[in-house]
Amino acid sequence: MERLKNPREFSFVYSKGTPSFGRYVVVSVVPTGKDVSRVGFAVSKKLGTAVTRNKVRRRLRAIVQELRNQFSPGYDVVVGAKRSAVGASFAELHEDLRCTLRKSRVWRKEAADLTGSGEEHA
RNA sequence: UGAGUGAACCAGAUGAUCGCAGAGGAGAGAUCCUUUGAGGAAAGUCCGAGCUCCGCAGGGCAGGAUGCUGGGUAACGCCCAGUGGAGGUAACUCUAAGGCUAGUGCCACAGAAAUAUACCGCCCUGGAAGUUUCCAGGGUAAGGCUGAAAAGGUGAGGUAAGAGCUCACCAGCAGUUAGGCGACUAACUGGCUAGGUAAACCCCAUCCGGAGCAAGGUCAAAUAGGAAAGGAGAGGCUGCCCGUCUCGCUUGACUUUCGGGUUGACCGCAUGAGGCUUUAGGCAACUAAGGUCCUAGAUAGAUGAUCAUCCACGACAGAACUCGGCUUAUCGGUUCACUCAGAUU
RNA sequence: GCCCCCAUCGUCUAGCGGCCUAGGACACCGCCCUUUCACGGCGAAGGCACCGGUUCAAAUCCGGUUGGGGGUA
Repeated sequence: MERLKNPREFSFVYSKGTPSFGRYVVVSVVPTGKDVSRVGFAVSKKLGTAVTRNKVRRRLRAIVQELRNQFSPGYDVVVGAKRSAVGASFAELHEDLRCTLRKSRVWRKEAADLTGSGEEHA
């Protein structure tokens, strides 16, 4: 999966994108019209020391790797962690990020129908 | 057995599945295989260096740092061994510990007085009043309610009153001798007194140029019209001044050439004052010689998720140019040496 | 990553080692004034980031932590 790398791309997503709020994460999405979607992670220094920040970011990366097929192409996404994400377990983070992504436009509807289980819980 | 002191070490382990980063290999390619992958503090950025650039940099002033002695080290504010002082029954721990006898400043309140003159007081002589007062001259520093601190302390002699004025003990100073490389220690002798503060200015001794890998260097792309090299002459120097050399920098008539800012990639960048071990020297820190090993290297920044078993039930915490230290955080565990108390033999 | 700076009532700030049990302004609270509110007057409460050291004495001087802020492509 492509990553957002430049600080200018981050500020572009923050200013133009539409945010969706979850319990532990904030997801900002902006359409780009390209062939692939790109994801960036934002973990603030307010969350704690380098160890906790690394842990949160790695868990978010692992979850996005699992949900890679659910992303429709042509979007730039920034996943930001809230301060409550420090105490959350991996399963809680997984569920919250999945629900927050479903509220945004990047979620691929037919893929969700393919798995079938996500719609039932919502 | 209990209580304690010091030093060294470990920092969950094993297996399976899906993923991440570097290196090597195979393949036309997609991709696959092998291997490696955070710490004792990686932290704080408090010191010291390597490395790079600033004109390789001489002298002085200013500024800063260190401060018992000897040694170790590339260097240090670090380490080791000792000295003095403080604490502890002890093992042992702590210690910015040069100089107020170079000079200056300060010592609030209180107190007669805060560094030393005076005042109250005590005593002697003379005079006046006339029975305890005053004045003048002189001798004193024992006493004066305070304060953190009051011209060494205690006791005895001595005196008109007193005083290191004299004596004994203690404290402190200077000198001599002996021991030690030295800090210093011990003994003897002497003169009798020197308040505290240098983490106040300062003096003395030693050391220090500045900036920092976002240092610095190489290449490519597109864009815009300037940029670079040589160069008579002039100017100027990284806190300040002076001197010297060279033309490194700025301006610059003129000549020649294509380069500069931004963005990106690469180098710097993982073999180093390296680790482990043996022998030798040294009380030790450490050093020398031999053998052996290669052990993270990213650039939005690599270690995550799930399951199983075991136990002590997992703390503090994540490399970003690299080392040597210091400081701070830390669930617990192991080993060694030593001290004290109790019991038994 | 690197290099710096700062910390005083709720806020903004003064403060020669001793006059400091830390001063001022705004805010908060109580009382007075007013028919009531505002304005005004009086009063009270509320602080030297933390831990050690030097000194007779520390907000101040010296170390170390903690928490903020800034610069740098």
